[in-house]
Amino acid sequence: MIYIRRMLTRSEEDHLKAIYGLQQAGPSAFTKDIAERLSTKASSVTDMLKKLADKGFVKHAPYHGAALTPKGRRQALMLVRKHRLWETFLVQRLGFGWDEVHEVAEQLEHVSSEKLIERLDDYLDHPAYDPHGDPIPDRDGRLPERATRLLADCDVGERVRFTAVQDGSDALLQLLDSKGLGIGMVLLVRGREVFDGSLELVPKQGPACTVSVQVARHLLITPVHA
Amino acid sequence: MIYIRRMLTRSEEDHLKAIYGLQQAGPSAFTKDIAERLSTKASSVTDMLKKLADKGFVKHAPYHGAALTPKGRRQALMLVRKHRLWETFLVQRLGFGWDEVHEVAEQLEHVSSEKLIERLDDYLDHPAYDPHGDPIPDRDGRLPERATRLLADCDVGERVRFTAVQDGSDALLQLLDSKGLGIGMVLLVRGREVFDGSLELVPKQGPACTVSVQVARHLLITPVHA
DNA sequence: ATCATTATTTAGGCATGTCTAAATTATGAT
DNA sequence: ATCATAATTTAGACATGCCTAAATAATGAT
Repeated sequence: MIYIRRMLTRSEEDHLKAIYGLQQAGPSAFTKDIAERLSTKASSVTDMLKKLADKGFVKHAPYHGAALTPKGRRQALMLVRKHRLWETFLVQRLGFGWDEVHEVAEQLEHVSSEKLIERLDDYLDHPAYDPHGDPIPDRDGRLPERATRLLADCDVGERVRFTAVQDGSDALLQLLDSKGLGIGMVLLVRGREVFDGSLELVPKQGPACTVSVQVARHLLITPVHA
Repeated sequence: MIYIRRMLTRSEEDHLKAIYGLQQAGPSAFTKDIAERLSTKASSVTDMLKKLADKGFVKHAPYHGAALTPKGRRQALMLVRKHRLWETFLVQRLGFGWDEVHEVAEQLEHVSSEKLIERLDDYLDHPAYDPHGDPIPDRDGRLPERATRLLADCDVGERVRFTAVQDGSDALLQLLDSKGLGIGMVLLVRGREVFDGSLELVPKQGPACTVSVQVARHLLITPVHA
C-alpha cells in the first residue's frame, strides 16, 4: 500500500483553518461564516467543501454545515502550529509588535517543510503559547491546557503564568507593555488593595507593578506549580 | 498620480528570477533555458514572457530571448536578496546543512513583507554572502563585490575572507567542514609548505589548519582590509 | 400549514497558468 | 541559396479557484 502525500493548496489550507476556527465555537461551521472569514462568497466555499470532502478532510452535510474529520483536524492543527510558531518568532526574535504579525504569519504558515517547523520549534525553545497567549499545538497536535482562570480571581500568594489576554484592545496591550507585563511571564500575586481590589504583582524578572481589577479581568493565567 | 502596487504571482516571480540567473551568463535568456530551469514547457514560458513584457518587467524580442528591464532587475534582485537571506537564516540559526536549504528558501522567498525581510537582515547582522558564498544584494539592490581571487593564489601574511566555494562537490564541502572552515570566516595565511605548496591557515576564531593546493583552488576569497 | 426570509447550492462564466500539437522562424551545413 | 533541424510561438484545450445569478432548501413568524 503506497500513500501518496498529496499537497494541499493554499486555498484548501485556508478553508481547513477557517473551519477549525469556527468549530472552536460550535460543532460545525456554516458556509456563510467560512466565506466571511476568508472574504470569499458562499458559493466558492461550497465548491471547496465538496473538494475537501472528496479528499476526506471534511464531512459536509449539505445545508447543515461542515465539520473536520480526524484527518482534517490533524491538518488544521499543524497549520495552527505553524502560524503560532511563526508569530512567536516574529515577536520574540525579530522584534515585531503583537499586532503586526498576523498577516505575515498567514503567509509563512503555508511554507511546507516538516524539518523547518521542527527546527523553528527547537530554536524558540518549544513555546506553549504564542504572543497573544494562544496555545501552540505540539508536533502531534496536542494542545497545552488552555488558560481559563482570570488573574482577577487569584488569591494573594499564588504564583501564576500570564498566558493570554481576553478581548484585548490596543489600549490594553499598550497599558500592559508600559507596566512591563508580557505573555508567558511568571507572576507572584503579592498583595491586594482592600479599597479597590487592585493587584500587586511581582514578575519573576522585572519590576513589581499594580493592575486594576478591570484590567485583571482580561488577563488569563495558568497556575505555576513550583 | 496613484501607483497601485501590483503584486506579482509566484509564477511571475519565478520567471523573473530564472531570467536574472541566466543573464548572469549572457545578455539575454532563451525560452528553452527558462523552461528548463522552471521545469515547464517553452510554450508556457512564451505566455509568461508576454505577460511580463506587458507589465514592463521584461523586454521580449520574439525568437531572440528576453532580458530584464531595470524594473525587472530590481524585482529580481529583491527576490535573490530574500532567497539568500533565508538561506543564511536556515543555516546560521536553525542549523540546516548547506545542501538542505534551497528548496525551503525557494518557498520563503515568496513571502511578501518589506518589514520582514529588513528585520531578518538586521537579525542576521547584514550578511554580505550567503552560506554558499553567493553575494546578498542590499535593500537597494546593490551587490557586494564578488569574490574572484583564489585562496591558492594568496601570499603568506595576507588576511582574507573566505567567501565562496567554486564547483564544490559534497566531498569538498565535507572536507572543509571537517577542518572547521566555513563561508564568511576571516583567515590569516600563515605559511606555505615549500614541498607541495599547501597552505597553513589561521582562522580568526578556531583552530589552525592546512589545506592542499587542489583544495585552495576551489576557494574564493576577498581581501580583508584591517 | 403557509409564506417570507435567509442560507445554501447549482449552473454557467471568467482569469490564470499550464499543457500538446501545429505552424512559424532562425540557423548552420552543404 | 537551399534545406534540414532546432527553437519558438500560436492555437486550442484543460484544471483550478473564483465570481454572479438563478434555483432550491431550511427556518421562524403568523
